[in-house]
Amino acid sequence: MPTRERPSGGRTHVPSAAARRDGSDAPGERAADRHGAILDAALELFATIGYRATTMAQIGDRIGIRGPSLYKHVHSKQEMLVEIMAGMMEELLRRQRAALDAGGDVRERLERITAVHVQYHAEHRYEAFVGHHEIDNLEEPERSRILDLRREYESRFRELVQEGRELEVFGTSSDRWASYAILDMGIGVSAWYNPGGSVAPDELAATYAEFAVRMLGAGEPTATGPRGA
Amino acid sequence: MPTRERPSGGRTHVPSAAARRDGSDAPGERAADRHGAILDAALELFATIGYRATTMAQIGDRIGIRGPSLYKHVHSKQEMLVEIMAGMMEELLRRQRAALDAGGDVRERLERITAVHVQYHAEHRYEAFVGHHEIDNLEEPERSRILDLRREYESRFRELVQEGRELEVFGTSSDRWASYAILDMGIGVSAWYNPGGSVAPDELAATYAEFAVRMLGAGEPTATGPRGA
DNA sequence: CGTTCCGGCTAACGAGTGTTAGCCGGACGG
DNA sequence: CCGTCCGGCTAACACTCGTTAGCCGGAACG
Repeated sequence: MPTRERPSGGRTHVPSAAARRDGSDAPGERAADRHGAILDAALELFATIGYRATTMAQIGDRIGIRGPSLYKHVHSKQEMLVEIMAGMMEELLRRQRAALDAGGDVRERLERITAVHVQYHAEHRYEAFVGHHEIDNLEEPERSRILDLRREYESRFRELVQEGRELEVFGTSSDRWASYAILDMGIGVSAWYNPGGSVAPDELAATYAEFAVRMLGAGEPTATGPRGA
Repeated sequence: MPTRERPSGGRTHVPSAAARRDGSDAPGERAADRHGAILDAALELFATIGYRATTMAQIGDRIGIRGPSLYKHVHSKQEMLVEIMAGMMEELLRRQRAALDAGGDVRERLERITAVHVQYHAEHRYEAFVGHHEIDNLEEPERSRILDLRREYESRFRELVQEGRELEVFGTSSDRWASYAILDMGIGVSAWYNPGGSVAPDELAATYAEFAVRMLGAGEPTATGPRGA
């Protein structure tokens, strides 16, 4: 049913906003955290209708103030995008690094970074969607910086696939294509995943991790018999 | 090297424009085909910088005329998008139908529609990229129509996966996820494929078709022995 | 040779939008 | 009770863009 289009429901938040949660929420929303609320609203709009299509007035509407009033809390629309995208890529890299640091054989590590990849794209589909679709709307110093982070993130997949192929754990014809295929199927999740549904992100992640290893020709849990087809 | 971002080089054309090629090209470009040339220019710009970011003046520049002059050949910017997206989805469905009509067992048919899917996304990556990223910029009667076509296209994958699972040719936990994974890894191709490289689209398509069947747990050419690994 | 019309061009309109300027009420510290 | 400053608001500026209006040269055709 959720045909591949822009994300359309649910709730997520930007890392920087989610970090500081004190407790007060109902009584008029103290004073702090306005910045975080604005980023949340912007994120949701950027994800559902796109950065260029989103107007400052719309962002303001979401938190009950007028467009120009936003400038009391943020410097510009562009800055919001930067904050969202940088936060997203940094969080993604952090999780990937943790998954790799946990050790294990090639196959385990690949399963783990694939699962992390997919789970993030399901749980934080707004950030993920924006992170992948709005890169060209970043102005130039930041655009290249984010692109570098992305390249780093992607290269971890390729290196791992390559390592597995050299060890003959994986039997694939091209490291690059295989790693792109794994990355892209995970990215796709952020476009159709429905948080209201009955599917838990970690369940989806486990399934996709199995897709990945099967795709690489390492279907069975035991790595003892490589005999690559 | 081609990090997942907007497509950035090469040449393709919209179906409607590619159809009528007479022969004359160098000598001043007769009179006809102006419409097709405009659509080509628009397509390239929509794909590389996005529909909203593209201005009529830029499209005009590509063919050496001013923005307002475009209106002697097209009705509106929106109409160009509609023409591009409708042409793309119809062509994709046409190819998919042909692949299915060619018959064969479930596994063969799945390999074939996957290969068609991937090959189109490599050969016509501009149309494909626009087709997947600019849906929300379509105005309403058309948006739903295109979305219906897409749902139809996607459901063919899911039905085939389901058929294979029921026949126990495929061993997958979820038809839906598996078909989405296959679709998404193909869609991703349109974002990074480089036509200037040494990789032929059909070669890529064959590799991805194998990824798909492996992912579904039907790794070997012979359907007799399922034994994974 | 005249007319018609195709396909350019410039000027201009009108709507939309990010951002700035400047005002003002009210909470809070002294 | 007074001043300060936070955080709203409206008005307005400065663009950008899609699109329309109207002009005009020149090719094609009778």
